[in-house]
Amino acid sequence: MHINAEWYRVFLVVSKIENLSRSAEKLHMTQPSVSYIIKQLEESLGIALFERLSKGVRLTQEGKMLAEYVEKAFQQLFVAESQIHLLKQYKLGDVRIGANGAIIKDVVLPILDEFHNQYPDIRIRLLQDKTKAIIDFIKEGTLDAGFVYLPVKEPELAITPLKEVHNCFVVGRNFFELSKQPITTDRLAQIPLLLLSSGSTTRSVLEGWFASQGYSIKADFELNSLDMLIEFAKRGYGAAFVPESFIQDEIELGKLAKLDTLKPLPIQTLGMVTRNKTTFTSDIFTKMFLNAYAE
Amino acid sequence: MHINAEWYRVFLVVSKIENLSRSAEKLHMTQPSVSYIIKQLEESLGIALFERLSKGVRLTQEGKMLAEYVEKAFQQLFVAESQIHLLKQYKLGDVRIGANGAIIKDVVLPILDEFHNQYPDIRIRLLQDKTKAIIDFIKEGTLDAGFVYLPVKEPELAITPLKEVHNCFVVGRNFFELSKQPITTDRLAQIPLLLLSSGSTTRSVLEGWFASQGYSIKADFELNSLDMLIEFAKRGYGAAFVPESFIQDEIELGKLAKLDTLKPLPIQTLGMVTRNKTTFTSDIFTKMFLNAYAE
DNA sequence: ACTTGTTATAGAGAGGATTTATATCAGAAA
DNA sequence: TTTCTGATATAAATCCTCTCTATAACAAGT
Repeated sequence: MHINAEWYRVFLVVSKIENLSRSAEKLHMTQPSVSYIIKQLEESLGIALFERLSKGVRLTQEGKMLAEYVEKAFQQLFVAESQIHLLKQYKLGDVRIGANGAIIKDVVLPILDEFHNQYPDIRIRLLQDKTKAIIDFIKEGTLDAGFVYLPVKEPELAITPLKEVHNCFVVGRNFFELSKQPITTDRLAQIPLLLLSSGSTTRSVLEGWFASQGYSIKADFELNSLDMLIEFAKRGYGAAFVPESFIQDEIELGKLAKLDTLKPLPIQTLGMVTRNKTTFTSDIFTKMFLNAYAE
Repeated sequence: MHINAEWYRVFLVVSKIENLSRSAEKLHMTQPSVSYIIKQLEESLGIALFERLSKGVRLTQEGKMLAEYVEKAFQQLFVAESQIHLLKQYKLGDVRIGANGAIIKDVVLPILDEFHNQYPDIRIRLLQDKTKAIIDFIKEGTLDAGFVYLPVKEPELAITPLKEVHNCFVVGRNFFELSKQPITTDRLAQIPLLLLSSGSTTRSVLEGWFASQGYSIKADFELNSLDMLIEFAKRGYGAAFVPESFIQDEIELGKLAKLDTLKPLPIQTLGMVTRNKTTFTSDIFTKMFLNAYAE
């Protein structure tokens, strides 16, 4: 006969109480049921687990040994169920997110703060990497959500546009003259350009914009952080291509000036990428983003 | 809905194989059963344990966590069942026995040797103590079997007479004269007596024997081991009351002589005491004794 | 002897687990 | 596209195990 793991639950109670009738009460069953289960367990194991006394039962040596193991086993199950309970109360768990570049500061951090305030027990892990790598991690389940520039064409992933990012060219004081009136693409191509490293989404979008007008550009300065681009622009090395939100302060302080282009610059859309099936914890995280950026 | 521990067994297999159909085969059930069980478990826990993919299922984060605990839990149960299996093959277990005094050497040791040869993996624990203490230990289940002088009046214990122990008085060379012909009780009472400490069964049996004939004896030497009694007798201090089997050698060597009493000396019966319900391992031990001493 | 508290057994019944059959779905292949 | 394959999900009937009620059996204390 096959052992039913549920019998051990009954056995464990009886082993503590050493009285079938009272165990039955505790288990919300009748005494014959308990008697029957213990009997089955004993027969299946081929060994006596209890002595039957006139005033209850008593564990045999072998029963004692078994009880120790069974106790540990159910303790594991108990802990597991407790953990899941915590998880459901958002008192446990982690969210693993990925973002590329400077998007984090502008879009992710504010919501992250809100999330962390609301669910302080949930651990947050943030990975900064290329769009490609982030997408792959999400596909294999290593990351729960990614924040990248669209378009991303992955049919198996859920992609939600969050926010439009307007880019612009900014220059330092020595080029302020150029900001007085709209600039042609031709004139722009003659200025030294400060761009993100090739391979970045922003870079290729800009290259596409020039190419559609018959220009093939090369970067005079090729850097891999927005902060660096802005720093070089301020010092007058040329025009940096950066998100508008990043240089509001510097423009107001008069350290940088924005160049109006005759032909509108490309607008990038920032999106959140998740798997269609997400983990319990990551669900509430992504929901918070969707609420924050819902029109 | 209440969680059935048996579901976890199914969950564990599925968590390893990540394919319901193949898990079903391994579990000797059908795919819908497995699907149903997993669904119930997920509903009971209120959390998704697997993602359903087109080519199987995949553990969620939460499922992974659960699987780790469940794995440990069933490992415990597996070990427990293995142990019991060993026990049943007499490859594991222990027998705890008690005996008082010198009985051990004569009666217990030979069978103990045989037992140990046959079941070398079973641990033997031997306690030497007073009859009273041994009986109490057996009643509370701390000892499996006891070897003591009968009668023992304990209705809840199983008492089996094993062997009759014939006692006799022995004397050293200076008293050899007395061994030529049967001795009267009167004469015996005049010789210095070497007896076991009062409180021992043997001692009280002898006191009873004298008392029934109107004598109240006192020991001239009161020792608590048979070896000592015999040693003192050999040196001529008086007559020692000891089991016949203990002085065969010395009589043949002419160092001791046995006194024939006119009135026959009391014969003590050595018995084995066990609880009516015994442990699995101790059963085969006591059976060996019963076989060895069966008429 | 009677009462009390216990486990064991028998038999009926209920309900959950299992199966069969089928639907559904996602990918891969034609 | 359409079809085919390999997977899970669902529905409904069946089966079987567990559970209950009722009662027996038993030991211990009154």
